[in-house]
Amino acid sequence: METPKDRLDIMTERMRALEYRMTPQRQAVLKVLAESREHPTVDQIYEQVKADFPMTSLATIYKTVTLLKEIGEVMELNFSGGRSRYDGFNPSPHPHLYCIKCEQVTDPDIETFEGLSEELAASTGYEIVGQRLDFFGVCPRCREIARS
Amino acid sequence: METPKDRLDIMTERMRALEYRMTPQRQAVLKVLAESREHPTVDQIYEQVKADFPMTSLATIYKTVTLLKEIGEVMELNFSGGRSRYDGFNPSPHPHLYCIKCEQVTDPDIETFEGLSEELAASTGYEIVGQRLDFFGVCPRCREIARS
DNA sequence: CTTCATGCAAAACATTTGCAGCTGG
DNA sequence: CCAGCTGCAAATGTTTTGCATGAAG
Repeated sequence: METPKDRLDIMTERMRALEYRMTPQRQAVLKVLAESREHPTVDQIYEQVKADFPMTSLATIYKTVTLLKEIGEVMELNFSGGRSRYDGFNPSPHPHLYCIKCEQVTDPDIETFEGLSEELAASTGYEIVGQRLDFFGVCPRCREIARS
Repeated sequence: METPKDRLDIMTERMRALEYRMTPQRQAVLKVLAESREHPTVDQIYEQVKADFPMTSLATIYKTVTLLKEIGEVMELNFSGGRSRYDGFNPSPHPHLYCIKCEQVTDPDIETFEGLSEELAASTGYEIVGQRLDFFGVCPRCREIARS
């Protein structure tokens, strides 16, 4: 299992390899994203980063998160409510369990995709009221356009 | 298979049963939502509604869509990009296929959830770059709070 | 040094809300 | 009638952007 430190090293190395500058602000953001399992909002990242490095602006958090998203080191999760959540610990697609009351996002421990709602309800104590399976890709028309 | 007309009737009847008033604006919104398979944005609904009933404001579209969402006759889909998409034809959870280029949302024709990316790529011509399976529910802590 | 990142404030969006006036039942 | 809608405009909340200054490499 990858540790938070592994993730931080990977992300840092990736930034270096792509020749992005490593500033204290970026280090602080990477650290929060690599260590957090809470799928934080930008605001939550901001609060944590300020603890380490108070002279940081919200705009910088946004810019850094957007950059990391573009290079695939952070995954953005859009739930209802307007604010995006970010996962830097495991930026590859995987199931999420979202609480519609407290908006907590957790990673359920499951492998298969069938009859899962009941299984999840039993193993986590959640009352499951919905689920979501989406695929993201490039449609044939857009692939054609990109080719030309 | 349910037809768009069935859906419109069901939605209309549901509104009546819950004693919501049926205004021309609401009728126009229901019609667009019942007939559209394109998972339209609020703006797209607005444009179509204006064709039928020009004296309609965007705020009314929002209010109607929110109402329908609350009574479960429309499902909201949050993808990245800020604007929500709405499905009034099939408001129950089901897989979606989202194009990250043109933002088109379609309903893939699949039943099982395994090894689907390849199957989908083959059947639709999409280049699949991600997928999403989320569950929505109420966590144990919130269920406890709600109980008291 | 030179280029790129930061911080600030303003702008850009999507969505919600308050309220006076209109209208469906 | 009159409770509940509508439309307008203003407010809200999130994310983005322009630009002068500052720091990384």
